[in-house]
Amino acid sequence: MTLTGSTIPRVRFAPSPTGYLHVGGARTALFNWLFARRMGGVFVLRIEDTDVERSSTDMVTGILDGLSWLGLDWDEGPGVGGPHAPYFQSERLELYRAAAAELVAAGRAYYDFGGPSKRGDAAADDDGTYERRYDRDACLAVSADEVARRLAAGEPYAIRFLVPPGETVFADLVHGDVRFDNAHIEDFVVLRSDGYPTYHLSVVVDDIAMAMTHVVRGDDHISNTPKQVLLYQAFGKPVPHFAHVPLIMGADKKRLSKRHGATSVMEYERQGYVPEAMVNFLALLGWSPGQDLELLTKDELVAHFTLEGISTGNAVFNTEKLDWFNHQHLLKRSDDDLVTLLTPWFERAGLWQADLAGARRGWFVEVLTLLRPRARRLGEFVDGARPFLVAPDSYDADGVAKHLSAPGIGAHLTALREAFAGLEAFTEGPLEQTLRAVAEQRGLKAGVLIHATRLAMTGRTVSPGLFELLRLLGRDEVVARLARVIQTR
RNA sequence: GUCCCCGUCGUCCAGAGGCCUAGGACGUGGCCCUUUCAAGGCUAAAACACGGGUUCGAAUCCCGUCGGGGACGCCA
Repeated sequence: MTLTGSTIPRVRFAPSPTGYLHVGGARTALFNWLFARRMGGVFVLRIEDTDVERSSTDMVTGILDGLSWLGLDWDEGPGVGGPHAPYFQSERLELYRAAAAELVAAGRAYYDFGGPSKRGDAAADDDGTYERRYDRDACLAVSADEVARRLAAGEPYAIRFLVPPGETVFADLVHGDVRFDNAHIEDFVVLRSDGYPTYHLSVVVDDIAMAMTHVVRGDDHISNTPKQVLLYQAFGKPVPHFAHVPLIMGADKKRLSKRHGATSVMEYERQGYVPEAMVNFLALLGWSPGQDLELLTKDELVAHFTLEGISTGNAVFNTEKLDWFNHQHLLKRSDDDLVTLLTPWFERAGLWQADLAGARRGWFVEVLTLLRPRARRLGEFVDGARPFLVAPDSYDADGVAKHLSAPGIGAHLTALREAFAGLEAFTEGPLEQTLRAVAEQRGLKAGVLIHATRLAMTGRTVSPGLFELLRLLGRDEVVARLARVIQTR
């Protein structure tokens, strides 16, 4: 017995290309993807570009790039095609027009010649009465002949769905039963006067045509859902399962927006986050594997994912935690991966040298290894590696005051320089023994020389362990940097 | 304003009537390690919004209040 088409879960991510892929959309896409992968289902990507005014192909590209960066591959959709192509709604307009006509023919929708009214034309009154922007009675009073005449005359019209009386209920996989009194639902437009469908119509027509079994989307769509359920019923089609996931909020619990910092996922790439960290973090924002599991690979997320594990309340985006995830996942990257990942970062900083991937590769990897426990984002590797690649061009003022200003420090460092110059094995052990011996001979605490030397080597007061640093710098460079500081004392 | 959703540590989650003196993670404080900064180890503070029920027993069920969010477009 093999699975038939109808038993294979089919889900979709259906972004509108009116902006870049933001973290909220990315998480919705992720949940859909995880569900499809977990269930052996199909993940469809569909572009909802029926708002010609605001949609752009650049945005489509941006969204595709974002998904690709996160590693969320789609089984059907732009670039890969599929049995239900095309996957751009702007190329499926005839379908929606036919569907709208079907509704009218069935008496489930009617023509509205009233002309467009935009949001705000008629807001709700303070006393709670809601003034409709359209006149259902007037529209319905127009006779069939009259409608035909006006259509023939080329009068612009919109088509509105005739909301029946009663109650609309749907079982949400994360919220349970959600019910709406149809009296609170107005006769929404399904086909605009420009011939384009509205969201409600196109989404339902396509979800039916593309055989979606589950609709996983943001909470903000809950109040849209009864309208769509009504449409499924009017078309005589089965209603898919819905799962409305809570929204992601900023630190002030307000909806995430520009003023909370980065909202585009690609912006996180620019800030030095790796995709697997972003995926791990996003997955745990509003979902739980049901155990105290935190650090998960994409495969592990797939293995644990269930729609039932999605939480009901909104979640606040916490950058500190994202940083921690990034640090953890950076630790898990192989040396090869890390070098590949970092190469463009060093290039941009003007610090890249070809032999870092060749003759000095082993050395470079050692530098990166010292930096790993200290780096949360990729850029920190560049900053941390700088002193290993170029001599300091300035010295931290506070550090100089603290570690290079004591009388006699020049002589102390000269003694150290000479000892280092004569060292046979320029490795951690001998390096440390030598420094401590010099300190003792001169009646100094080792820390005095250590701090002064760190400053001489890096220009900074913080760095990885001094002796590893010295070893990797090499005798010539160490002696030269020491000499340069001594000159100024 | 109307409708809908939600309400456990600062934040993200666990908890599906007794296992809870409420657990984990991030963050924060302290201690240890230590040449600085990290990392690591140990440790501490930190929450069931409030009020009524139901029940032998409620963080878990019901109602209300308050609070937060979302939707009310010829946007998606």
